[in-house]
Amino acid sequence: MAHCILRIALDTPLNAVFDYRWDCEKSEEPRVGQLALVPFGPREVVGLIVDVLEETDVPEEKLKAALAVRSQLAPLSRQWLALAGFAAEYYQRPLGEVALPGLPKNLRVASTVALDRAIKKLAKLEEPHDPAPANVPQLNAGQQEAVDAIVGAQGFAPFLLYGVTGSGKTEVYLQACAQVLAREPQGQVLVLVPEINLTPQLETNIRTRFPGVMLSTLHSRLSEGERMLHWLAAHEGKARIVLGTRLSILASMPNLKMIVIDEEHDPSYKQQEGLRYSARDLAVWRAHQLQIPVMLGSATPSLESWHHALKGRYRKLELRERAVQQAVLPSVKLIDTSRRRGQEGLSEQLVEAIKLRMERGEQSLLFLNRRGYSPVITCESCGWVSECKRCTASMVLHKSDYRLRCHHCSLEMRIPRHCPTCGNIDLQPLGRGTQRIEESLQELFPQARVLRIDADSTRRKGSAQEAFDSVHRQEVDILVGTQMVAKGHDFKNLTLVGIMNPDSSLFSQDYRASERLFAQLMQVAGRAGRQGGSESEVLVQTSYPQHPLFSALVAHDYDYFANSLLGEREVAGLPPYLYQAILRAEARELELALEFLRGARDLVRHEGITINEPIPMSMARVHNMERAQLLVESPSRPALQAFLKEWMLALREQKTRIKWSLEVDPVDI
DNA sequence: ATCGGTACTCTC
DNA sequence: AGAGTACCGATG
Repeated sequence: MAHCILRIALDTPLNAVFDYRWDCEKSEEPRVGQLALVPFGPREVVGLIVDVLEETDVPEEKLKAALAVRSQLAPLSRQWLALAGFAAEYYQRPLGEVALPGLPKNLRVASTVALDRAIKKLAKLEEPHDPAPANVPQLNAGQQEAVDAIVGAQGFAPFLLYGVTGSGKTEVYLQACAQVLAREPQGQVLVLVPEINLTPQLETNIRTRFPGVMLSTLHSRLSEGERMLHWLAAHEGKARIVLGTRLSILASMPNLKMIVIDEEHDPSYKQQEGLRYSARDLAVWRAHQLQIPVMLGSATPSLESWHHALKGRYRKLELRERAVQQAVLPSVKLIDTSRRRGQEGLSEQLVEAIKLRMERGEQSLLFLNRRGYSPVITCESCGWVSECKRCTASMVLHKSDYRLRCHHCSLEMRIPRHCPTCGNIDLQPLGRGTQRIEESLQELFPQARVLRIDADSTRRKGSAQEAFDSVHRQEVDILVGTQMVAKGHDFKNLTLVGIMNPDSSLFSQDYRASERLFAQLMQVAGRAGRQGGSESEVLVQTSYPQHPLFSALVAHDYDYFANSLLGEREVAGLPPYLYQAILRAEARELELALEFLRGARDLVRHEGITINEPIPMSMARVHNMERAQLLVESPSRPALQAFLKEWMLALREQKTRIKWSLEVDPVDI
């Protein structure tokens, strides 16, 4: 046929595909899964061909011709299209918004210079050879059992690899990969990690253990050139191992044979803007689609995965022994701060413990999930507090640059000399952030080398790596940090972890807060005690030492903690026993947002679906926009999905100037 | 006139 | 979403 119609998905919120003419004489017939450059309104964009047809209902005068088809690139596979299609449907977004943003930027521009260059470069790239057998550690019984189970699995097989820090999960991943790759000469493996920058060790490990295999990494810090090359290597099947963050769950891998998700409980697997997908959930779906094994590893599995394991849907593989020689679990001690507060937030016991480490020439880590100097300043005579003008939040004091800063919008201001309401000169910082702890420690230990690692101290590119390196080189005695220090890095000479103030998460409105807190504390506790010999301890400062979360932490008993949380969730009717979605709306006036949500409530009938009252979000105002939300729940996932589909149709038809969005399986409510 | 904010329309 | 456009008021 001389002419055909290309049906194309574009990256636009419009829930539609667009048809274009194509002259088939001038080239091979385009194929589904290929990319095409098309005119769209006043601009030219690259879209994804989802169908090739003979005719269309679109009137002739509207129809435009596609400009080019990227025929130098093999089409994305049917299976990949099905994955994107599933994600689009499940999260209620147009296909183009799912399928296109994950592609390298240079694939989505009019020029093919970057693509052609990458293709050429990849073709010239020597396939690494000489698979010199690196020295492979002997597995213990638990690890061996896990590797055998995964490698011996037939078809779709989800595993929960459960083992504390130091139990040797990484070695299980590596050896399972090795066997799968050896068995499947063309096979590919996908390894997902929460944040690649914080865990450079895994990349190094893989490179040294698989010298004969091409590894592609995919994460946000790559340059556009690298991203194109790495994506292409995966797409062409040349990269046999792909190591990446959540976005790489959408990498094109034609011969995918196994998926590994390290730290599967980590919140960063959930995208928090745009398409709010869960890379972990999509990974399980992808494994099911391809009938391959998927391994979810964690010391503190998400309650969702834990629940699946209890129900027998996932097979739990537990690593009980510690694989690192002589490694012992650190002893966890609770310091009751309800009676004796200590000075500057540091209890006597903690100060003594740090002193001891200083004498022994060992390192200490203080963990505090709050950056800045103090979260608020206040006037003691009239009660004024430093609130952000644009958000329902306080302005955080950053003493280093002498400014107040809102962590939710970018608003900054100088610290007022006197109280803006009553003129009092005596403004006091209230509460403590990492900067203040750093300052106090320096005063207490004038001779100590104190280093702070948080988002503020590591803003410059590469500075986080530098900071971690200096800790490794023993140039730091006391490390103060936020959750950034909790992940990945093993500090060999670190024998004390102090946890400053975990209490705010104990009684939070968000029912997931305690699950997250436990995981975070386990993880940061794991930074100590990896080394044999020295006695390592974790000191937790809390006003609620009786809280069951801490008993479980002291006993290193996640089983007990997870089971009791699950019990509570079941009684209270919360996930994973219930499925949720949230409709959010924002407007200049809170009432407008609420009104929109009330209207949405009654838009379609909903049997078996509970729609709650619209309420202002816990942080009701950000950047001068008032925000509200509507929680939708159902015990049945299919029922919720069916409702959402119908609801979205109705909502999209409404023409409203209110900005709204839907999130399926929300993580913070 | 003209700049700038903003509401509205359209995208095969 | 992004880009063009149409409309309104303030403005030296």
